[in-house]
Amino acid sequence: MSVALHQVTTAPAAAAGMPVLRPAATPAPAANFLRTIITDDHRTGKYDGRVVTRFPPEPNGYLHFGHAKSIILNFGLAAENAGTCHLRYDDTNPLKEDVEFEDSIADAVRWLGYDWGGHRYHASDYYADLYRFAEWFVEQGLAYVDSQSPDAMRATRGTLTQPGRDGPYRLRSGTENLDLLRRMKAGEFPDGTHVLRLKIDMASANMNLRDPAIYRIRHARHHRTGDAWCIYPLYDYTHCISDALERITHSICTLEFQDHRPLYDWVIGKLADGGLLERPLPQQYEFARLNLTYVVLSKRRLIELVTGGHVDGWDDPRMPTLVGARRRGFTPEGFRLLAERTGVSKSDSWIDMSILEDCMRDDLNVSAPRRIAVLDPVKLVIDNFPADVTEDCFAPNHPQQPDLGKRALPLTRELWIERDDYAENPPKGYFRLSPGAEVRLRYGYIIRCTGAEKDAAGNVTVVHCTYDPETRSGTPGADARKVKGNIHWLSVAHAEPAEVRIYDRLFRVPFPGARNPWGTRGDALAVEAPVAPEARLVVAGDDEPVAEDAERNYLDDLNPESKRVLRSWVEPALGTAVAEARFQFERHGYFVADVVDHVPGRAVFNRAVTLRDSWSKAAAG
RNA sequence: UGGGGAGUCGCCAAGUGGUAAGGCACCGGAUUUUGAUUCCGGCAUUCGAAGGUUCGAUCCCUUCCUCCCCAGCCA
Repeated sequence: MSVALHQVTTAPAAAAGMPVLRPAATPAPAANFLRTIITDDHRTGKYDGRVVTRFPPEPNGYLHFGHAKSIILNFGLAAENAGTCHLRYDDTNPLKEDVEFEDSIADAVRWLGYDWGGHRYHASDYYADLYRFAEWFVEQGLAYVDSQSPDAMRATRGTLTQPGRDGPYRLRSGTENLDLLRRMKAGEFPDGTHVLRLKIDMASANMNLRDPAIYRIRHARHHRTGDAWCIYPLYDYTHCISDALERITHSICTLEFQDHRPLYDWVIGKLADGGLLERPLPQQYEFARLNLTYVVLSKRRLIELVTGGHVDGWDDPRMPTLVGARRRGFTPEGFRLLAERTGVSKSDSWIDMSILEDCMRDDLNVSAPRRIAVLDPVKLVIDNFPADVTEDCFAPNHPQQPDLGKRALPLTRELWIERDDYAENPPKGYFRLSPGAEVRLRYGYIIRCTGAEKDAAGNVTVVHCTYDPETRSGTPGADARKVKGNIHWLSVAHAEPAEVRIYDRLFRVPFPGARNPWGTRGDALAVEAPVAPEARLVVAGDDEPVAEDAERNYLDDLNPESKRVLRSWVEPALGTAVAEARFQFERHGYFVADVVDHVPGRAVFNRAVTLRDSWSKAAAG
């Protein structure tokens, strides 16, 4: 009698190398301010019903969990409105960018389940237009070449409370400006000698309007345009024009750009007035970025974790990068669940890591086939079970989805069970194995523990028991006797060895590096208060240098037990699992066959997340 | 002390003049051969504070408090 072990793999899923059972329940879209805006725009006909968004990363690093929110927002909003979302690389700084990053960004977007449908662009695609418009601004008397040093510019810019002053070059003639700009472009000047500035208002209360620089000289090779240019446009000037050229309708970015919106509108407004850009113009909207406890998301620190050897690379399963998440066994659907659960608003908020973990559990619970693995093994001998008999027990691939079938689990006299499923002196409420106690071998018989052998050091080496032949699972009347305990097992003769990597949170505190890393309350495992004042430092923008003197060293908050490697036993069916296949190891959690190291003959699984565990929680409390 | 934002249950988050949605967490209880899942029930007389307008205010007005962002030739 044999049962197919891999009934779980469906055809389309097999193509993706991943057993997919059934899509996780996606919650109904909840109201949020962006959906409201789009609904209003549809009503007023502002964009003729079009919805065009864009995800605009700078190709200067790996995408992290925070980017997932932005990707899901932009692509999701477009999808639910039958619109399109462009993938646009904001590559205006040749010093920091590279194609290697472009590829990994595209992979991450695709992995999350989105398709830009041919709309893959680069800000550098618009260099010619951008420059043409720059000359136009000069001709209009709306831009000038400033030849002050950066320090001098800073001095005339004023402060948050004091207005800036007009610099000495602000009144340069139009012809001189045009001549200078052309010579900047022609490469006649070294880096830093001149800059093209918009002429707006040096006294504006909004710093962004104090004649922002829009072109700087950079004699650097660009990863796409090579040496064609030696002047490069800056973000504020480039982004809004790129949006307009692509006919973006809703340009969604994070909160710190709120102050830039007047500039965004100014630039494309002038251009549209001059007939160089088509209306209706795109509109910028800002949302609160994702802040997650127990991780760091700033690029500087992520780089430090990798280069400092604190993790095994950008795709280390503990890293909050999307490549890390994938290798960890997290799922795109889980991220989508997180986005929908936490919503989008304009208020700064902290999402506890447990929310993300719950989302992954919720998705994996429906999508992951069940399997048996004995992670920390100790031998169990059924003394009254014949040594020469192998009996098949049948385990469902998914208890809630019986149509997924069952597989055979060979039962023999000698088994592996979990070390912590036996206790010589069981704590109160323990209903596993202990001398004299009865327990069911999952999918098999009820056994009674008769004792255990120990080595000289007092460690249990073999647990002994007897089984009751009348209690075989699935036979009539076998379930008459109820036992509370239920443990999983593997036949010593049939189990296959596997390396199992147990991953936990990278940091042991909610706010790594904060003076009060636990938040405002000492007991705040669930982060009672929004933010400890010191923890705000963590929020600082992606590349924002944080105030070193105000923070503790976040590296001191690294969790020393974030990775443990176990030599375990897994059921035969797992030996042939394909890389990246995700499973629930019953009573343990969700695991994924490691995409890098898992090969035939050498099984390697990573733990994505544990099962919820009200027992150890209660026992600990 | 200038400008721009935000403050609704432990964490998120709707609602915006008609008497506080929802999710997560949590607490009960049921089912369960995963201490899982699932199910059922409970969970804000109150919306940062104080005044005011109104028959009626989370929503309008005033004042105040707290927090976030802004002084790159980064994005």
